[in-house]
Amino acid sequence: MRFPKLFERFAALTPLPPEEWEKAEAVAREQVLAKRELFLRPGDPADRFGVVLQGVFRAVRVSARGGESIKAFRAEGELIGAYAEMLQRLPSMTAIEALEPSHVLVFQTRDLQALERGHVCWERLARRVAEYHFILKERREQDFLDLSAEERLVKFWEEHPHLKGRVPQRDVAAYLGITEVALSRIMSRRRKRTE
Amino acid sequence: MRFPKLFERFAALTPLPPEEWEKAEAVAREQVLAKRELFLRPGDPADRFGVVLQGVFRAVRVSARGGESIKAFRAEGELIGAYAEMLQRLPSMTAIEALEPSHVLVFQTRDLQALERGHVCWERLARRVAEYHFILKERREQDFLDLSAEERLVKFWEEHPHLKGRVPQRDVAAYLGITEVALSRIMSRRRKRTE
DNA sequence: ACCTCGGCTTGACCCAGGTTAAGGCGGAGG
DNA sequence: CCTCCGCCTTAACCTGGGTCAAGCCGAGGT
Repeated sequence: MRFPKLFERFAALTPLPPEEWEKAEAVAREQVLAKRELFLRPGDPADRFGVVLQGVFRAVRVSARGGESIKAFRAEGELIGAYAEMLQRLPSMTAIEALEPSHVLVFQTRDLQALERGHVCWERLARRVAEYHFILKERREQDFLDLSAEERLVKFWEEHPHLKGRVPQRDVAAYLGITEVALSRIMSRRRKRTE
Repeated sequence: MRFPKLFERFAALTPLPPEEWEKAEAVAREQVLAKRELFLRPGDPADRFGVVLQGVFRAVRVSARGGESIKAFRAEGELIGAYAEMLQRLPSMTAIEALEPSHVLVFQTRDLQALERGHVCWERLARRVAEYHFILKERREQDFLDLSAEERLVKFWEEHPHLKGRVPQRDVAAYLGITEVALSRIMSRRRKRTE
């Protein structure tokens, strides 16, 4: 077993026999990415995903009229991929970009589907993963409905302290749904208020 | 089989043996709700969910400082319940309220878990359901990131034409993340623009 | 040491939406 | 028939964030 930590992480979600995990490791390959390199680009088929071994990624959606918005940041131990598009068998509408020199353990969807046929644990794990990501999205929905931009900012740093210093401000703004200008103003406002 | 239409609906997501469906029907019970009646109230254990047979519901979250926001509307054939809380085994933070005289087919989570132990189809169905709801939430996230309130409104009616005349304006506003005053203004603005 | 460039800040101006408060309007009940 | 109530609209005023444009600052490259 090359990645016991990852095994632990997933086995915490649902019982996962070590020998099944080894089969998954066997079909995975490692990929190294430079800063700014794309793990996935818009238009690519969404037939692969990865687990971040080292580094930070941003999932960017380029909207029709060119606005960039950020769906998520993903750091060590987290999954990257165009999940929604994969489920719908659509080409990716998302770019997934390394914000640091990173490496990733890459799986082909096809290979995982083969494993699913061999053992139910994969079905269960896929369910848990879907449920987990649902909960994340629902929290985010709640944030947009109830919270001001400033409150979203505070909450963001409370929930993602490990991203401090690793993601540029403008990307945080694009994640919060505001411009970098507005974010800068919010920050200076708070600075004044507390000094 | 009492509810062949529902069976069709779920069987479309994943192969579902009719005899398994009959087992589910056997543990379900029907519930009738008056207009304004709550299927679930905040603080209730999230140990049950339902399928709407007739009527429309709104899932309301009352935030810390008393603001009501609406997570979703649910009409015939759709699921109601505090899904996120159920997954996390938390008490419901959501109220689910009938907007019309409605009836619902109610399941206890516990009973469904028992069925899961009997046949993998339920695991698979649960996965599909989780994935489907994930996609819904991700679309909504995208809407908040890319679209103005007015664009969200237009998209809302495109995607939910069957709710026309069945949900009060103020609730649509609370779903879009704006006040009913703002919604009214947006509508009169468009009226002027196109006349 | 200098220049450049990317990323952050600041200012001026505008507009969408929030807030508060005052109507309007239609349906249910006296 | 009138009244009351729920729901929607309108108006006046305020504020947060968008947009555009001009700096600023620090890290690399030459």
